[in-house]
Amino acid sequence: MNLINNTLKHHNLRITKVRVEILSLFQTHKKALTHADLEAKYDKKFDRVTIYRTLSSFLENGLLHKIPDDSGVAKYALCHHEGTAHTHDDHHVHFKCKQCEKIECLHTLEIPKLQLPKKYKMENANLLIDGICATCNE
Amino acid sequence: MNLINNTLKHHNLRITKVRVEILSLFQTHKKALTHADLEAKYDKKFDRVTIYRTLSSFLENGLLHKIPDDSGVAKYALCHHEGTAHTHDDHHVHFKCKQCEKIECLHTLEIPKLQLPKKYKMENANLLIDGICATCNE
DNA sequence: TTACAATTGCAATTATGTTGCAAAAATACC
DNA sequence: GGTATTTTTGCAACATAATTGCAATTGTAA
Repeated sequence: MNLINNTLKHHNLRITKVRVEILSLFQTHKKALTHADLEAKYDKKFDRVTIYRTLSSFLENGLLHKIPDDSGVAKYALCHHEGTAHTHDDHHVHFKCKQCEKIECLHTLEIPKLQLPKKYKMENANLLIDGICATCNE
Repeated sequence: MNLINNTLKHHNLRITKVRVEILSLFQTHKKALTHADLEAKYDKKFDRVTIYRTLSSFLENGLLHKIPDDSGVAKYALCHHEGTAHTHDDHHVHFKCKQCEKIECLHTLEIPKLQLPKKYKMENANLLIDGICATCNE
């Protein structure tokens, strides 16, 4: 049993062609992807709706996370702490390059602890940083 | 000359009915609003497209800022530093309540400085915190 | 290998946001 | 004030993103 299939199983997902292909793509590609990216790649091969549903199932079962972003288009990236469904908390730092437009997760960075105002209870934190990425800053 | 009109003028915006009403609403309401919120409120009174354009003009001229959020729907909130068009930088902390779904700006909090990996250049930072807000946490 | 449950593809629908253009409104100028 | 100029509005059409229902297919447990 290979790694991809194993990962799917461990996240309570049945092993199907779309899922294997899309998960593999995320694992090699590393950067955040949109539904449109996937549709462009798998046009003819899989239905648009199937791709939407694949993304949703990955989201629900903790394989992917959604990156907040003001563009209006949902972007997804692999979760790197291997939690099972919904159990992981999302203390993510994401970086969006203004030049190449790519979004990536900065796993090495931690969001510093913050003192919230009274009675506020924090569950998740998402930090989105804009600027120029290392590749574009050569 | 009242305050609303003054604010519009200072941001190079002509004084029109939609703008006065929408700006007033933001000023009293305090929380972030979506286009759908405004459309629900001003249905029949103003055209959908006019509302979109009002939001855009406020955004361009520095009256509102867009809050990144994984819902896929654009949310807007008042800018509180009275910069003119585009001059303000968005180092915001936003809080999204999981219960009442409202988003607000936490003006008292600063985004802590972060050391980015080599060659990365930061321009803006947006921190979105999820959890339970003070009102819902009674 | 069969039986059941989950997933897929297709068509249709909804939600969100944009564009072009003529009519109306706001401001500038006298 | 009145009039010229510019901006804004409303409407219709379009574009894009995402969801739903349902029958056919596929995956998996027994």
